[in-house]
Amino acid sequence: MDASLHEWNLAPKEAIALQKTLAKRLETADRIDSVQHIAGVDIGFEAGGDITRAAVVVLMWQPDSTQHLAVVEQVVHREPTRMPYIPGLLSFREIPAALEAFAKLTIRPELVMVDGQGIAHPRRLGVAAHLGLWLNLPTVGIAKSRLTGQYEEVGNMRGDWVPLTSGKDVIGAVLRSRENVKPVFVSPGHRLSLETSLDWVVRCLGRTKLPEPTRLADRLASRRDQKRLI
DNA sequence: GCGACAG
DNA sequence: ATCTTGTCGC
Repeated sequence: MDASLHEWNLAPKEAIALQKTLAKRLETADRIDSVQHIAGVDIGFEAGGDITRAAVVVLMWQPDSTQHLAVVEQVVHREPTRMPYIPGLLSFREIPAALEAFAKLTIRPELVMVDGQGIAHPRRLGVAAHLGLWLNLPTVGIAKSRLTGQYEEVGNMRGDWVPLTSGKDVIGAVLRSRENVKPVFVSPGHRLSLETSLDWVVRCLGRTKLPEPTRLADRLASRRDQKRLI
């Protein structure tokens, strides 16, 4: 995509119209290269929300090792916050900073995991889907809570999941990533099917609720991590 | 008009 | 998201 054709500081009305247009460009089928590196993305805030902090962690996927994932690069980018949080328009607030962080990366991952929704969004363009279009990379969204969609109760065994639906459409999955813990909401972003999305999320699960790429990015983006470094 | 509402 | 200590439970 061409950055010059895209505005980030749009009024809600324009942003919503743009989402509807961009959603049509999403690829639903798998189009993913052999996975060597997986990136995790998350955004945090400082100074009462005035500063946006984008974190990207890249892990190497090593199927033959006991430790399937190993961190090989991590980047943090800070900048003044440009937009308030508006449900449904999260990507306009978070993606600009995320792109800056990606620009600092030396490795180009084959798969990207984002903290937030993929197509499980009112207009099918959650932050993971929107970022996927920008990066032209396969993306999957892992959210800690629901934005839209209906679902039945999910089993309590790790790996259990139920479809997240919107009318007749399946827009994601509610996945029990850890026993006795609230499930996560997995939805494909760009260039990924739901099945493949779930496969990778489950494969990247450690002992915690969030898959490693997102968990580590979360930690890096958090205010707490910043204190940790001092 | 009344709720719901990723981070 | 963030402000924040201890505390209940697997």
